[in-house]
Amino acid sequence: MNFYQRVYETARKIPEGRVATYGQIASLITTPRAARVVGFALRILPAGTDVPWQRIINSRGRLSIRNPFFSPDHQARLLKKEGVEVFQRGGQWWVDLEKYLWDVRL
DNA sequence: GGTTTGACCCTAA
DNA sequence: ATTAGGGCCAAAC
Repeated sequence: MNFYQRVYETARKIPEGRVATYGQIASLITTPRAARVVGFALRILPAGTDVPWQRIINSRGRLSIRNPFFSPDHQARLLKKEGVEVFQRGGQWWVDLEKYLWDVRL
């Protein structure tokens, strides 16, 4: 089981209506500072994957995605559909981490 | 072994 | 608010 596989595996554990950060995922797997690699793993996902990539955002609650196939608008729409509040400020999408960050202990 | 590439993260300006 | 720089780590050459 390589690092990417573990990223996907962990991502699937994120409950609907919650979000996780890149750093959080990295911490759960191996090293807390491998956040960049998590992003890389998600970046190579095929369109239509069953991995809930939209639930993974950056540490400040922003949608930092840039991939045209997985646009921020798309991600925001998916999150809203799951019940996550998403705010738009200055063309940037935000999520209230205080409310929606995934607590692994749950 | 080394270099390059990031959907990151933190700090400083 | 934005930008720049450095550090970080795994994968792919």
